Amino acid sequence: MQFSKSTDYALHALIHLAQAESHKNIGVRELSTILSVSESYLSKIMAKMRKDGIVRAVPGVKGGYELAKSAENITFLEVIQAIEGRQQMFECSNLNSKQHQLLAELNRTERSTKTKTTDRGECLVKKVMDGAEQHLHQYLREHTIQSVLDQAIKHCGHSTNKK
Amino acid sequence: MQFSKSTDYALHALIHLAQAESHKNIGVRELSTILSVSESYLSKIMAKMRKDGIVRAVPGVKGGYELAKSAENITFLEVIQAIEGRQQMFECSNLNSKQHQLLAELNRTERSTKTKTTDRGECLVKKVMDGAEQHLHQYLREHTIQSVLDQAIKHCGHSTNKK
DNA sequence: CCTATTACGGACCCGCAATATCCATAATAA
DNA sequence: TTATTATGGATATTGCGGGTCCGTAATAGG
Ligand code: SF4
Ligand code: SF4
Repeated sequence: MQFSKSTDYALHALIHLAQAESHKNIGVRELSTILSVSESYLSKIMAKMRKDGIVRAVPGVKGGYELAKSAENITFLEVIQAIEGRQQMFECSNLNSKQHQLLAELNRTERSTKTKTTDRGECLVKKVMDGAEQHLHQYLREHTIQSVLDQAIKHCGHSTNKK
Repeated sequence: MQFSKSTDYALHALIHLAQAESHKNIGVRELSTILSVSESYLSKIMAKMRKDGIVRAVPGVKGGYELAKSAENITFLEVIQAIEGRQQMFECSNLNSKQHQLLAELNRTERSTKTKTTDRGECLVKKVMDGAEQHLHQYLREHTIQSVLDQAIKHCGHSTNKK
């Protein structure tokens, strides 16, 4: 139950991209040195984000990466999902155990005639866990790269600014 | 970013213990058959929960497991933590990168004279992720084994009850 | 006391995914 | 044309989740 280091790198890379001037590509070289991580590895991470439309890449000399959209439109959730994938936190692993038969059955009785859409026979345990995931996602959706940048700037508020 | 299967098993085992009669020990044998999982493996899982005071075990003939406290006092959170451990979801992995120096520094400036307690120099990124974890924990704290049992009973409401 | 039953804990194995590196190729600016 | 840069595939390495086995201890019942 932990986020991978790749997610860590991804977030940091995005922050660095965000506080750079727009339309100025930043190479993996520069990113890797400032993050203390190898270029090769970081490439794979950036590739994932590119496929999910978070960053844009241009090859060739003077090429590099830039944000594919404004920083306030990049949520923590989509970054995490781009890196970690989109599988659910809780996957039922004993769908054919006696336990599941019982729990799923009595959950099906009440809505037997009403909802027949996507009735996969899930029990209350899964409901709770899925709820947890939804809450987490909601929180992560509300926080963007820009939001941490704002708070950082507000905190220092006077110097140490690039542009 | 997924819960382990062990957590799945643990929750199901607890539910089975909860709906059994009190002071009636249930052996790993019975639990393993109903959950479709090997005895050896389930033993390890039960052992973890025993160490965290969730279940109580008695060896010997007619021994087995029972809940160490009432079902409404067993939250999802403590079960998960008993199995998965208590490490944080987001562990800073580049505390000595240039990036960290910058972000942590300007976060320290404002409260430089005020708070000197446990100032580990954490940045906003970590703040957000820790916040996410807290939200998740809060949600999981509000759901107990009893709560899913209640809903299950309410749903069927007539038959299929053991005692 | 003896025995069957049960939990306990350590040692062990396996497979896979996270981590990380290297290289060959394509694309692009100058 | 050349130097630079991203891209993608192939390939180690490592740790950990998942799973089994077995010897030991404790207990109830005879
Ligand atoms: S639906 Fe419920 S009982 Fe069935 S496998 Fe999932 S958590 Fe377990
Ligand atoms: S404190 Fe912030 S900048 Fe430092 S390693 Fe953690 S997330 Fe990264």
